Amino acid sequence: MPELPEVETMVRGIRPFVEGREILSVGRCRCAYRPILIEPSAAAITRRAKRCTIDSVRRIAKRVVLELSNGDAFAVEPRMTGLMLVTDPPDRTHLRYEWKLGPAATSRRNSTAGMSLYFWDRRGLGTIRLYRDGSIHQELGPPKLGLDALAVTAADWRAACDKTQRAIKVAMLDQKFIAGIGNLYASEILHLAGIHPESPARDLTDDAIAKMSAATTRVLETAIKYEGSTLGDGTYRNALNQDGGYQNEHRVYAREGELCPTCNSGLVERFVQTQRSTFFCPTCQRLGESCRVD
DNA sequence: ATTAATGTTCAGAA
DNA sequence: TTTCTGAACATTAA
Repeated sequence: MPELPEVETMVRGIRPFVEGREILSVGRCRCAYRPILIEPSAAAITRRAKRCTIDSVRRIAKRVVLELSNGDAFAVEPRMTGLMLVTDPPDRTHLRYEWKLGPAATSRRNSTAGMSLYFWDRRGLGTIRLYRDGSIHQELGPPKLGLDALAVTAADWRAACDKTQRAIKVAMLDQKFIAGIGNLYASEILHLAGIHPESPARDLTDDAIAKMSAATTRVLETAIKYEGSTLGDGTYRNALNQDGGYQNEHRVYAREGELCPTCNSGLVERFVQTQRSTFFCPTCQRLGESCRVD
């Protein structure tokens, strides 16, 4: 399920293929299922995007952004099962959207031939939006979205935590709190930082926050290096439809009952917080230990 | 053959 | 105001 590392992997994967190419046409695909949410209308998007060049590909939180030469920008939100692919998709029935691109202007990969960029989404919860004329920066920036998890300092974490008394794991999933962390990486980060997921955010000590800040950077950057997590039942894959490798490095996520790799004594436990699975080690992550008492 | 579980975001309720 | 719940969806495991 695409969180920050998976989306970053998508961005890095498609970038060398699509940057600098002209958009010949765009549109939804013939698909066996209900169309995904596309705004504004598919026709309006086609009208504006056709014959633009894709100037750059970047990531905003959990969205893949294609910046166009006319100032507009596509924002693709994969949600649960969406993939951005530069190879043939796994099937046509879940193929939702296609960008047909012309030959590359420079001596990049596949420079002489045209190609397609695809959005493939099994469950169909993903969205595609076209933001006009630079408006993406207002729509997908503070205060509508928190600071990016790879750009925050310990001081930013402190400021965010001081604003809420929610459990830290719950707050981390709020994209207005810090942007980019999802259910899987929240458990991994808190385990590496030695913080109990139910610790009230506001009560965390400065020391705990420093650890959490460092753990966030380490977990997310390592996950990017491994090209994200492909779970057993998940469908996440990179731009070439290949599996990621970080699932083999998970310390607690989906490892209920296994021996904790940090302390080698606790057994990983699972419980539910606001309807989502949380995994943690009761020995390394003790409630109260990372909290201020006063 | 149903049913639960999966995780992201948003609208709406508490 | 802040926090939480249910719905959207397809697929698989139980």
